[in-house]
Amino acid sequence: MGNMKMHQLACGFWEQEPLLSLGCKRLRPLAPKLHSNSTYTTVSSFDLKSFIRPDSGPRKLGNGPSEDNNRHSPPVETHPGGTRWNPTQEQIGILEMLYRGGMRTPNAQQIEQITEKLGKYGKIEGKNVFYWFQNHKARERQKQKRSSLGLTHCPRSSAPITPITLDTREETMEREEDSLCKRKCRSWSFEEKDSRSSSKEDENRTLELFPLHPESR
Amino acid sequence: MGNMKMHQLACGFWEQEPLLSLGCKRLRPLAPKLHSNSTYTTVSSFDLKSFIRPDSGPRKLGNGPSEDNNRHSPPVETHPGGTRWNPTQEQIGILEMLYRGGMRTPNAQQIEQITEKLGKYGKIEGKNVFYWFQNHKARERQKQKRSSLGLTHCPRSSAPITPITLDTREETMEREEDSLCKRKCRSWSFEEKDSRSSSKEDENRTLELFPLHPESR
DNA sequence: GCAAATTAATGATTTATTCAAG
DNA sequence: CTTGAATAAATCATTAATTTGC
Repeated sequence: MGNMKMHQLACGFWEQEPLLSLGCKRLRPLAPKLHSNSTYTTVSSFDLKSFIRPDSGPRKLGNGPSEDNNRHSPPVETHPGGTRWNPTQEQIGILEMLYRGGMRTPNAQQIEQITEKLGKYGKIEGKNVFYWFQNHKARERQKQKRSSLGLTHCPRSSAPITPITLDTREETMEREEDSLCKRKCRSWSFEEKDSRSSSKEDENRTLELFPLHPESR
Repeated sequence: MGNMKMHQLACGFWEQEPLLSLGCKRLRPLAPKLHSNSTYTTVSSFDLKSFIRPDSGPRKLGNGPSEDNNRHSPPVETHPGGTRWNPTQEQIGILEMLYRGGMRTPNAQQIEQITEKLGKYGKIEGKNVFYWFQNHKARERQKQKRSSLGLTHCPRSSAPITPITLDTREETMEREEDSLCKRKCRSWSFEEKDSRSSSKEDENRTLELFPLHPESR
């Protein structure tokens, strides 16, 4: 399988060892930026060449133009790290519980702990937890917005009214607490790691961060 | 200051131990997936108690429901000893070079390497690199947009016009390559770490991720 | 009953906005 | 004012439900 697809890929910088200007000239069909005239002051001794280049340039991109038939047949195989997180009932239950409990943007520690716990019910990573909260929050919000718009339809008692039954606040006032938690400081943790070996155990709470090419496919 | 503020705060979930079963009742409004393979039905032994709870009732405010919950409630006080990254000239030079080289959204490996390299010119973390590219990209874009708008304003006077000469593509078509790089897979890496001690060495390429409560407040 | 085709959810990324440090 | 940092909104992409034709 020759992977001749490695066209752009961070654009040459990681590939070209010696040349740095023309190397990526034709790599991309579009946007052939020429920075030649730009005289960026040489960053002294910054040898880009020493950067290791992502040898696996695979990126399936271009998604096989010819093959679309294999819909279900593919050995779903599910090699580690290929598919997206598919939460189990228990995991979702816990997450929703936490959400209802008021959690909106868990911090590092919390994510770590949640991940660790949820890991007992299925494979999961910190980013999944992180994303889940972001998505859930956003979607609850838009759901609510949509419904409020729908309610606007019947101006009957639309206004400020709504003496606010305590019941509703759970779904309607959710926003509040969010603003409370805002502007926190996010800290990042990064560690090189091969996604393959990610299936070790809960002990290892190292998840991957940053984009890393799939390299599988 | 009694920390009576911890009203919601992850809201008790980090405190209450036993209850947890009924919570997951309404798991999903739609599409209730039933994972047959999942034998566990009840969240069984999810002992939240083992979660450490954020002792610091962090979150500023407390006041909760009052006024303008404008988007970002601020009081995120300055983190203790946490100043923001202040890039050196060399660092910026390299980053800009990479940017001009076509890099827009470096992946994990790339960020790691860049960080490592830039670390030689001053303290830096992976997230700084990540953010730098995001911000630079966004700001170049809006700068360009502004300028194009400005040109539209007085098409007659100032601007040298130059109706789309190939030269402009450098600034105008920038977007293209981005689309090429799109839809990558991002991987996350997380490692518990105290931000205080972050000032160790360049050796340590561990950056923090995820929100971590200030805990100093 | 069953898969292929379609649709609905939702996980994962990117972009736009915002806040505040310097 | 510039720009690092953070979050929310918009978007893409993949999986599960659901429908449909046999």
